[in-house]
Amino acid sequence: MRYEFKRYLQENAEITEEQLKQLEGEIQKRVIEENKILLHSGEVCEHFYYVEEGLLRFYSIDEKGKENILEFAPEKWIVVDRASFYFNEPSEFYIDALEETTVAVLDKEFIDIASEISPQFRKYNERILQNHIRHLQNRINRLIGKSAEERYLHFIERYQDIPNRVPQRMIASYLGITPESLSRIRRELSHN
Amino acid sequence: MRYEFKRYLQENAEITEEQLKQLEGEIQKRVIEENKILLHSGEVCEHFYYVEEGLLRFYSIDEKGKENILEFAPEKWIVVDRASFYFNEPSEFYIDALEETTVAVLDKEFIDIASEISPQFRKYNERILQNHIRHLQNRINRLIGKSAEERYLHFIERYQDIPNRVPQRMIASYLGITPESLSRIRRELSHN
DNA sequence: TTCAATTCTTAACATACATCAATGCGCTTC
DNA sequence: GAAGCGCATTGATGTATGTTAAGAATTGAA
Repeated sequence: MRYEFKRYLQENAEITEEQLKQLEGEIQKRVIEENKILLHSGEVCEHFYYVEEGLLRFYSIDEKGKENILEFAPEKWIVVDRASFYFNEPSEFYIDALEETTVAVLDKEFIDIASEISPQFRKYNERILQNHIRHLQNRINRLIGKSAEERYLHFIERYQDIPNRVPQRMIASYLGITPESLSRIRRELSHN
Repeated sequence: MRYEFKRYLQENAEITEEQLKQLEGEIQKRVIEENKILLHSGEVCEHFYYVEEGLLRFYSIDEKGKENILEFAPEKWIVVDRASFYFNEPSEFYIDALEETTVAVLDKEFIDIASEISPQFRKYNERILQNHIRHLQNRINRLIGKSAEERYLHFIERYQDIPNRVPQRMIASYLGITPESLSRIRRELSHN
């Protein structure tokens, strides 16, 4: 099942066929091979990536070389380092593909034109921004208030398919713990 | 020193004197006494609070009664539970005053009218949204990637005045650790 | 199928952080 | 000035999580 970006736009941003025609040139479709890096730390993030099929990852790498995963982006998600994209600053993050992934690639031009010709798109764009904030806020709340085990249980509840698609060490990274700790947590949970 | 909201708007959102006149009726000024709660969990957050003087706090309370502080808002900051405000959902958070605080209170009406009459305000509003995301994103990155000590050092570096204005247990809460742990971290740092 | 590489698990041990309880300090309030 | 309160500190101890190292399981490529 492919989640076509154009259909997604029609459904979520109420973009008309006609408006789509005007925007068509601004939407690039790309197939990203597994492990390909789309954004390197230090570069300015110039694109939104809408995932039609596959799985992207948004993460940082610290001084010791440890990866810290901020977000997984499966089908129908949009990934972008908004800070870098909006403020034109070098990003401190990476984006790569955990599977072969089909994306729609959007640039500033697209956002500007779409906002111009469609007030609905503008609203849609604000909605996903607000939604993003809600998401980050809740994530912080869990990180400062919940144990690793609780965070893990929440994760598998919320992202049911992700655990089947990524190595467990990446889930550990998302949760902010080591792979060994996650392995122990899982064992203890299975004993009950 | 009082950071007047109107002057702030002129400087940051390029609002003109004339536009201010139109908006004046939508801006409420309030003095909040210390410990007063402005938003309770379960209520819909109907207001933005711009802090002219004083200090607000944005936090949750979990099942065990533990407070988890997501944000301190000193002078010139804006506090709002955007998720609740935008989506009209009951908030899961609280906002209260850690000092007697003078705020400008804004509601949806204000945001709508200001966006209508001033494209600059619209841009300004988007800019603070994007900035908020950058802020949350970096906070998550530190929570999953850094030790409590590193997070503490970052905190006092970034928010130099806050430590003098709030009890240490609240800084501990912001960092996601207990007051006792923070006390020990501070002792060890002072021994070097 | 075999081999190599990666990932997961486990164990032993180390460290970071939490919990509980006691103390003392600085405030307020009477 | 005494009593009470909230807060910070400290110590003893417990628990969660990290580290290191090894082996088992899984995967992928030849």
